[in-house]
Amino acid sequence: MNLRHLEHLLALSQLGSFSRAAERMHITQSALSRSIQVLEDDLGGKLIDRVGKRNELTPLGIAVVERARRIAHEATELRRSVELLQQDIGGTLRVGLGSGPSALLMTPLLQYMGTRHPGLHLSISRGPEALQLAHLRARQVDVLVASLRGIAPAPDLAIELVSDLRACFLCRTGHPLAGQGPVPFAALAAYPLASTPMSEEQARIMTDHYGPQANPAQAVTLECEDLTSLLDTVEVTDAVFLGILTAGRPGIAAGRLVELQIEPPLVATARFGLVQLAGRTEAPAIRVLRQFVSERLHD
Amino acid sequence: MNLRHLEHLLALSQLGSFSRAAERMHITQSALSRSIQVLEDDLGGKLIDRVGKRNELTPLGIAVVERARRIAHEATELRRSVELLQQDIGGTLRVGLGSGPSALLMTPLLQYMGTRHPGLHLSISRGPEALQLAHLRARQVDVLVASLRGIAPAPDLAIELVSDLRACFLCRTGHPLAGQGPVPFAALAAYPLASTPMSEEQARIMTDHYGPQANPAQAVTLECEDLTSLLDTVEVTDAVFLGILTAGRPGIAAGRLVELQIEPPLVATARFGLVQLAGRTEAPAIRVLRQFVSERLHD
DNA sequence: TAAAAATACTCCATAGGTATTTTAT
DNA sequence: ATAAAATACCTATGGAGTATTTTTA
Repeated sequence: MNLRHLEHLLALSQLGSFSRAAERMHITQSALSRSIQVLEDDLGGKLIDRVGKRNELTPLGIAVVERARRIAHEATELRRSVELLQQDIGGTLRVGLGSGPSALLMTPLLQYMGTRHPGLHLSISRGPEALQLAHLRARQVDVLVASLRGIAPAPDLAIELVSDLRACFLCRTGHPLAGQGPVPFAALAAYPLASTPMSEEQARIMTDHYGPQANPAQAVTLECEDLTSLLDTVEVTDAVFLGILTAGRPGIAAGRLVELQIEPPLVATARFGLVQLAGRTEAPAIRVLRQFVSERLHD
Repeated sequence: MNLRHLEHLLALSQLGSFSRAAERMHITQSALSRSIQVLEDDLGGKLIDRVGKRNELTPLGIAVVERARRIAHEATELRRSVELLQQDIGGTLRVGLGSGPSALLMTPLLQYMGTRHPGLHLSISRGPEALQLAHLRARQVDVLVASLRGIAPAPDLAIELVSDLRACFLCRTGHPLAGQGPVPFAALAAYPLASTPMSEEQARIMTDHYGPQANPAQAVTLECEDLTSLLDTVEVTDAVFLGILTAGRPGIAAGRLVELQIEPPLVATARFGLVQLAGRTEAPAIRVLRQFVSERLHD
């Protein structure tokens, strides 16, 4: 018994004629005749009563056709869902977001998927990177979008840099320090410093640039995961924002925020990327995610 | 894509090893390896991530396995239901009963099927033979059990005599006519004559035996389809029963009924049998029905 | 290094085609 | 007499075996 045998039987039961059914199946009448015979031998009973021109199902045939119809349907559904999956218009994508990407991408990603890829199941989880990594290794998510600075390379991880975003200082347009050329880092001490939580490596970069007093543990006075809230605060107070330039773009474009030049200039980037399990075939929809992330995250 | 391919994938996904899966499928490792490759080529994507010893499903593989499991299950169910059908322990049997068999067989048939063949679906319909024949031709029933006298042979009908039951006259044990040897038919005129409705041919047999006054249209005074009610009546009145000897067996055995010898003796039988559509394969369960009918209907 | 999977090759069963015969209307 | 199904015969493909190589833990 074979999917093809069953399809032949279905065609025959629908058309009532070996010749017509053969035509529909794109084989000759003789081939179809034999196909049905083979199926009958295999199942051990006649499926069709050859009543001259009119061919009718036997009781056994009726029972078989009933099940065969379901099997054939499932088979075409299988093919269809494979198609959809391969074309990024079906299937499930489980994404884990680190705190940075979560602040920058979560809502836009939901909106994008909802409008541009309505057939895709999207499941987002956010949380500490360590937990996300565990989820990834346990196959509870397919891919992580995270700051790569916090993630140690490991043989079982495929880490892929998608976007290198420049970090900078931002303040409101009328800020006392704004528009007067580069200022030393020490000048910032008079104002609150607002930032998202930083990884060890990011903290080291700060102290390398500006000495021990730039250690975020002390220097950052307003710490919050939500970028939007931080920037809203900076726009209406004298707090200075330390973080991704891209995050402040809308405020800068609207003339409410400006970059604050510090001496020496901060040469630092946030390295965002995708993390997957090494050696595993990625879900086709991850292509969509990668495209989206690289479009959204650039200076 | 093939049922075998899908089964191979399922085995592989369950056992996580090509060698083990091949063993379970009773093929060699190389054959299974190629089988999976063919399936992957066919579906246009990798299904398995070969991570050394541990083989894991790709996202595509997960989707395929999900559907394949249902297909494989349906396929084994198909085989199983064919088995059951062929062994008379499954499937559906739709029986049409003529009035004679309906009186003699309906309840016993229901009880028999319910206890001896609990897996069989039994659907009984009763009614005038003409209607039953129409149902048979319309494939609304699989087989008729009926008195064959009322059924004209036709090229599209397969008529099969199962039981030839002697007709006779019965009366209660203490009946005035009982125990005094053969009496002429005319002697019956003094008593009610109880019988089920008779066909044209049965009526002719009566008039052939006993002349025009034996025409059931006039002679039968108590006519009813239900044999049991007729016999109950005969047991407690002086009415005489005309019908199948077998129907009166219980009353005769209990000493409440006796056969009434008439001069000349009634040489008539009721011919019960099965009627099916010619040239069609009969439902396997019809064997059970035939066996039951021939066991139940004999003198 | 050992175990597992992939590959090379070979064989054969079977699905399918063409031509023909049988069957049924 | 004609149309449809079954059969005979042939071919090619694909599934499976054996032997071997490649890969990876």
